[in-house]
Amino acid sequence: MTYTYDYPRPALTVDCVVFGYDEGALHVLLIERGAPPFEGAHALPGGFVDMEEDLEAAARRELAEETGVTRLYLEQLGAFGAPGRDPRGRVVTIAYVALVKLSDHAVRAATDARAAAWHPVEALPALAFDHTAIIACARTRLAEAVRSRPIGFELLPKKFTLTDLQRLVEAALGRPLDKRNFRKKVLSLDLLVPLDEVERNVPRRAAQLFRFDRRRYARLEQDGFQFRL
Amino acid sequence: MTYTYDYPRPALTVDCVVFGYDEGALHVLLIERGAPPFEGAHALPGGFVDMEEDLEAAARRELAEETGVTRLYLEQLGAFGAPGRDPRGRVVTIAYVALVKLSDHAVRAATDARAAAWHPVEALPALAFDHTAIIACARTRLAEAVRSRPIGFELLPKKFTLTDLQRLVEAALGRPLDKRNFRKKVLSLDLLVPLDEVERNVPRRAAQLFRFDRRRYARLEQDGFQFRL
DNA sequence: CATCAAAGTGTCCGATATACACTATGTGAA
DNA sequence: TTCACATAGTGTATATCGGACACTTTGATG
Repeated sequence: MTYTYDYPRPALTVDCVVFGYDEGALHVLLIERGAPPFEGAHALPGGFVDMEEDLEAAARRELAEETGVTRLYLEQLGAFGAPGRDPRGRVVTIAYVALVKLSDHAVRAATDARAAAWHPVEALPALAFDHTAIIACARTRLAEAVRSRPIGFELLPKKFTLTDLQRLVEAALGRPLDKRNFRKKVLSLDLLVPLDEVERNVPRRAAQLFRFDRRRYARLEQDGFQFRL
Repeated sequence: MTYTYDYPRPALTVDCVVFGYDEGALHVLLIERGAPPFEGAHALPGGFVDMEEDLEAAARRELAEETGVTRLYLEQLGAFGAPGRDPRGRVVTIAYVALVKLSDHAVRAATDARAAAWHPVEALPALAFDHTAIIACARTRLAEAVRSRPIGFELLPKKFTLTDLQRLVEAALGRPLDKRNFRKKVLSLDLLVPLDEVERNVPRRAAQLFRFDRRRYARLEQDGFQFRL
């Protein structure tokens, strides 16, 4: 079965830059390509958009197929469509960015991909297509996103400590923050609820646990409230 | 002649949200569609991307063809691709945003468009497709862009007054600014050069003329300098 | 009970943002 | 010539925010 059009059409793909955070280090989820072009090379997970499928849905589907990673917050980064970026011909890709807790997302290779694995963001291998440039673009976006949207809160476990949150923000920004200033700011947002509970099984003073107040955030957001860490 | 593929492909278009500024009012450049779907309705200028054509180049080409507007700074807004946004079938569009000085850009209708005209941004007609949503998105982007990039300086005439610049920024932000504070900030950037010249033929005290120091900005930008109005 | 490792906490200072009102000047009309 | 008008041009005081900075507390472990 083939599909015929009166005018030529570029192919349309989606690619996902999934940043995985764990223990203070930032990683990117990459696959090893199992088919030409760039067979064997590392690349961002992604693939062709189906007809009748929303762009973000396509990104989610490809990500699940190729890496097993699901249930994450995706944000559109933009379209990359320079002629020549794909040796197969004209291919325009819509890139998405996400940040997830690495340890929550066991990866497994699947369709079209030999392997899916996390790579430290500071030591990435050579990549297929223009994926290196897309990742560079995504890092800039991530730094902005993590300061102005509750991505961090959302992706931590339900109960977390302020240090957990700070580590995560630091990893996303790529620089350390002052503990006292961070706590001041984050608590002043009034979006965290202290629980009657502390960490367990830690060989040191146990830290207070908090949860994120989703409802309150939803209400504030409606009123045009903007936060900034 | 037809084009055949093994898998179906969405059509790919570009659309331009061109904000035109003049005398304190912000306008958007719209065309009247000359062909179905939405024949006769207002819409953003745009159209199909050619093979071998960069996305931004396609945006420029369509804009020139449909409205006669050329030579402007375009910035990618993002991809809009919900299934159903176009009654002809699956069409994904990449939207671009620009801000120009309205009076510098005489518009004329052409290809596929019955008419091209500026519409005040506060009183837009009903639009074809999802163009109303795209414009809403573009306004948010514009407000951000005008404060963090020298769009304003760039698009004013070579010689301009501080009041000209303030009017423009106010129009883009959609709110008035304090004159003294604005001047303080803008002059402290050290990017404007006062000329030995004042306005002419004005029925009031003539204002000092300035020019934008492009070179200095280029140098600062390279050092990672960021400004904010 | 000594050690360790991280939790938790407050102040000061400098920079930045905002609010705010009058005088100066050039044109054009009376 | 002078008066009215319209806009240019200017500075200060205050509140707010961000960033620098170091010690004490607590709980677990050996």
